[in-house]
Amino acid sequence: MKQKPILPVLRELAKAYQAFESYSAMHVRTMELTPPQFDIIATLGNTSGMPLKELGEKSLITKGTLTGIVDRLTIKKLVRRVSSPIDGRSQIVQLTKKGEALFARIFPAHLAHIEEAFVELSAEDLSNMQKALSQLREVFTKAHLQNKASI
Amino acid sequence: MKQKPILPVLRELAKAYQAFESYSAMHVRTMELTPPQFDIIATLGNTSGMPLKELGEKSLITKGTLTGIVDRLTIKKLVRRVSSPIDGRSQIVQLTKKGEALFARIFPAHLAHIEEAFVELSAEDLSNMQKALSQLREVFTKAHLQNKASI
DNA sequence: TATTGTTATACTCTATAACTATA
DNA sequence: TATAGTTATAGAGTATAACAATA
Repeated sequence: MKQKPILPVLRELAKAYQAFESYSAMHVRTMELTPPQFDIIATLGNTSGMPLKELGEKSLITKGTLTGIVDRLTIKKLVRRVSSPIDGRSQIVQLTKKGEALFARIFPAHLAHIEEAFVELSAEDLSNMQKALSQLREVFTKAHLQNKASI
Repeated sequence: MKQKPILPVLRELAKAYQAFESYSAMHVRTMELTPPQFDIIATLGNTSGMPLKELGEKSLITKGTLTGIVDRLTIKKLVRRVSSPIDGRSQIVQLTKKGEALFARIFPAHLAHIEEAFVELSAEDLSNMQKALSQLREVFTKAHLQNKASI
């Protein structure tokens, strides 16, 4: 029972993502940011900041690692830490003025850079892609949760 | 002119890939391999070996990094280096007996582990996904090449 | 006791560039 | 001169676990 061509789908997923990553990373590095650092800036953009815990959940980065990334962004004066007024254990991370300015400058540029690549696709193409991808994600998410639950 | 919903597609791509990666990495780590190490084993599996150069092209890992990864796999006695008989500069990397045994043991298990996640998808779903993904990859690959060419 | 975040450790990967030995 | 691979360097991310402060 090995009719379903799953492997080609996985290969395509990996290749599509790597192509995106490499295209995106090239542009991100011109901003003197690493991809994880760019993720954090993008997550914090247009918000008033959020606890490190929440930032970790949104970016899928574990707390120990995140402390290091936030440290490096703090050194660059792009984010700051503020103690939470409600919870003494919690640190809220937010963009500084400089971080906001960077976000405002690079995020549209980053998007425009990526949009360039999409000019030839129709709205329908995009909608099909979105459907296929969300279906794919669901498959893994469900399976992952099941595995975790069965430990 | 910002009608096309590109951002959702990108988000879905990233999430789908991360879900896959995290699902896959969980299983890979039970084999005492890192994801890049698993990639190399999987690339070498069912071949008689290949030059480091070719291995780097297939796995998208640059030569300096690859030397380190192959070193670690050599220490684990999973791969070996053999000087090329044709080109004195070239080192051919191939699986050892132990590496072949590992590949034979883990690769089907890894696939089975992933296939579990796909039981509910039809062949048509898979075919649609594959099309959408290859289209997506092409978009980035083309754009990337254009950018490189324009440097 | 549980949770938030930091610190510490040790390792892997990464980019980059200089270097060697062959071609 | 160009290419294959190694070595060197420095940094960045990762997993993991112990820890402090607070809830």
